[in-house]
Amino acid sequence: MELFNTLGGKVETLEPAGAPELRMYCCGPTVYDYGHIGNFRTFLHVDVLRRFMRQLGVPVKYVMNVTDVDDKIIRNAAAAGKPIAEYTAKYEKAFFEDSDALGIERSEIVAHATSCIPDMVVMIEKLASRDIAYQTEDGSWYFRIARFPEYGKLSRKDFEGIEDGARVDIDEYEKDAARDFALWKACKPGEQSWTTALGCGRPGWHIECSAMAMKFLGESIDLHCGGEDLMFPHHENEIAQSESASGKAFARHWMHVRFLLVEGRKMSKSEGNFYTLRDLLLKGHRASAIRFLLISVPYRHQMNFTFDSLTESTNAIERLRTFHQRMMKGPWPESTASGEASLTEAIGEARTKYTAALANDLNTAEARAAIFDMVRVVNSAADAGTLTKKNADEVLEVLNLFDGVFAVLKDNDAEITRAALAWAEAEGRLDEAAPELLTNFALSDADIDALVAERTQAKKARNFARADAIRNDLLAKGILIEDSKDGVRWRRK
RNA sequence: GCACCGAUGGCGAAGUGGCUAACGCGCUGGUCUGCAAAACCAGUAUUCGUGGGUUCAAUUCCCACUCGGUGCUCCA
Repeated sequence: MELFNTLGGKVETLEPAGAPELRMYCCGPTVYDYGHIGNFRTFLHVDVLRRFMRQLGVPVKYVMNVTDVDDKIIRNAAAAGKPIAEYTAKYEKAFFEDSDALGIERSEIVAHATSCIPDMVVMIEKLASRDIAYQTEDGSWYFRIARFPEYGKLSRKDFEGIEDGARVDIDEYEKDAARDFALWKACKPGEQSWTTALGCGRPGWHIECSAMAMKFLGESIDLHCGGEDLMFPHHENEIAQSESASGKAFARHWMHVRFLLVEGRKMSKSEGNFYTLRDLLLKGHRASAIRFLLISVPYRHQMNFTFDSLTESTNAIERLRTFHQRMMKGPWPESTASGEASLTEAIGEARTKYTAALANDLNTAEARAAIFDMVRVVNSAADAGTLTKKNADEVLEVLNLFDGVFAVLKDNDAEITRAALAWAEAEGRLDEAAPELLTNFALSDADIDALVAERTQAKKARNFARADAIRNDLLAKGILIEDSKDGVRWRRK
């Protein structure tokens, strides 16, 4: 597996060192609100990487943190009049529901900042004992960047032109140098705090990742991931703290996922193009299509999220699922006079291309293309009657491989959308749901089955007017009927 | 303002110093169907933001410009 390493700026082999499993850490969510699709693009690509590593036979131990105390949480919880634990519990639950909906596998360990405070304190004390951390008059602790000469090695920034004290935050006037960052924030009245050897206060943001990564994975880890924005200062600060404390390299490999645009513009609330997963589900988009779209553009490219491309993804997945069903259903002849060997070759080629593409810095676009090449060739052979049982089995193997990473073939979409509707109802936000979605889901599966059966009867009686009326009526409600030689099937659009 | 990244067909998007510029969606025509849908077949960029340069050869390398993005401050 070759993966671009931000540290050093080139593609390098990703592999475990000093342990049988790949030890990876990802900066997880700050649970102060619902996650937006940009957040999930990062976690989705990390999921793709993890799934693929396992496919290559590399066991993975993945730790993701949940930041459950920080400035925004304190502010929002106060505004909501709730204790922070109650406030964050709601959004953490939502985050994992959304992750599940998007097919993101849970990490082996979920580390909460508030349950690892003693580990952070120990680390800060260690830094303080060597005067790398210092306390200011208000009781806060800061990291002395002057003591870490390699500062900036990840983001390759030139700090020469940045003068100390040039942009001093009003809160931070006591720092020795402008770039020194907070390890521990002194307690303030009304804010959640912990009384520790460092005094009363709460952890700074950067220290939590260092402490938790090292606690669960050891002082040197194989891979550290996050969104591109975290590169500086967050990851730079993590390196400074961790390496100063341990004297060892912190993470060997750093992966950063680029931001996405929405309709060609930066996603922001003021642009009106800011979307959470739930917003999209309520608009009638499918979870699987969102997953597929967000991972179809390789992680190092800026991707443009558009509603047209979401429709594209929906249709593309439908084609893959139809194909998958077709392969499983058969029946396929045991053998044919010719063609079997060349199909075997084409299928094998798809498999090789798929694996090579992902192994090449996670080129999901090329991996996807290899699968569609196979779909076309195999569908064509199936129509011509030259696809054998052996070929179909080979195809299913490749599809399983593909789906082990892409995870879009199993259709849980209706269930997920139903859950989103239930959530919207509970939150009093059902008015945000698309009207078509409501009419669609107002019909139960049994209702639809009954109408479909009635249409089949009408067709038998050659009453096409009635049959078409039922079909059109269902179509208007977002339900599509398809006739085939083996009967009728329907699906929600 | 300074630094960095990107610009490929109707849309999304891969890729390469030189064979016919992947793949998906869409669209058009055909096969199938009572009609559709699904599936398949065929067609759909002499061309890779603009202008220059290097080279036998550039979409691919270099420079400038335009536009978009990111960092410099909390942010996936």
